[in-house]
Amino acid sequence: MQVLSQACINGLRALLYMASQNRQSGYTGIRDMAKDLNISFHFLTKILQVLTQKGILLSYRGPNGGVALNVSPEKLVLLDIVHLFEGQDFFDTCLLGLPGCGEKKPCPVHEFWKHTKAALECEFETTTLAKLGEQIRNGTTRLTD
Amino acid sequence: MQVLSQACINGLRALLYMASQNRQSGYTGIRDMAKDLNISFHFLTKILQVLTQKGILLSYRGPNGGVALNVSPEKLVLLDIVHLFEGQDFFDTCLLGLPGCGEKKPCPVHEFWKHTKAALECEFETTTLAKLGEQIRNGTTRLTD
DNA sequence: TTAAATGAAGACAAAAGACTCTTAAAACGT
DNA sequence: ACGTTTTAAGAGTCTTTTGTCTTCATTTAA
Repeated sequence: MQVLSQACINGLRALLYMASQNRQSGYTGIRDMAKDLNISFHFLTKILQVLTQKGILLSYRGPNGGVALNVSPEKLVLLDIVHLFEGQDFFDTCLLGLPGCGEKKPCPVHEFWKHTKAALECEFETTTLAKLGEQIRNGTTRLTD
Repeated sequence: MQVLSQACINGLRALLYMASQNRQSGYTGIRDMAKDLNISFHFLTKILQVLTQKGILLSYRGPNGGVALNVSPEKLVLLDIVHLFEGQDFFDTCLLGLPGCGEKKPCPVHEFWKHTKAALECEFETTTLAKLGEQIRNGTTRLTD
């Protein structure tokens, strides 16, 4: 069950990586991050560019360059990132892919899928990167296998 | 948020279509079904062949041929179909795609994702095609837009 | 027996997603 | 000023999924 695209997953992992470091200043090198997260450097670069263009990250070229969070991890929730990579209508889908599915014309599984989506969206909306970053920092959870 | 593959969706819709008809005998023509469900005939044929090979459907060639349920819709649950098209490990995934994710080495979102998956799997496991077919028959829900 | 209707099977094509590579541009240190 | 390090950008490749098309096999009904 793959819910998120690889781009979104890698973007999330990169952001969590940075949030878990909570360095007060300086930039995180993409090369190092790619190595730590086991993501191809070029692929990660492309994904981070999206986040930079959207204003989530600041980037800096040249030696000691890299990317840095431009938004406080306390104010960044999973839903923001998911919306950014998957689109604003990410939670506005029918499990059976029917275009007209809704309260008026529900598909056979509309009712329970509605609740599943709502629960997931709520969780994504209330989970900050700071919180998950803290869990990584103290070793409760991890970003790599 | 596309959770199921198009093949699985179309397979489910076809089975629900047949379950909602609950004809006691005879075969449902694939051509008619494809037209009613707005699926290309050839594509639907290919998908139904999988169900036939797995023993879910019986098929019959020639005039008045088609496919028929080989399993009582009361005994067929959504989980069966999903497992068939998406694999047995459909609910055994990490939201961040980490290979080693589990209770021992949880990813940052493991805990709540675990519960989401469990709820979904339970729902899929307890929902029979007969139940959904009945809803379609009495007009509460529908298979097309 | 023959023609028409139907599913079976597989080759083929198109599209999307995932990933790689090359070149350019910027910034630092010397 | 120069060379090194680093991100930026986009073209290009590979794989998987999705969908189409053609040919064959089977069955019915006239």
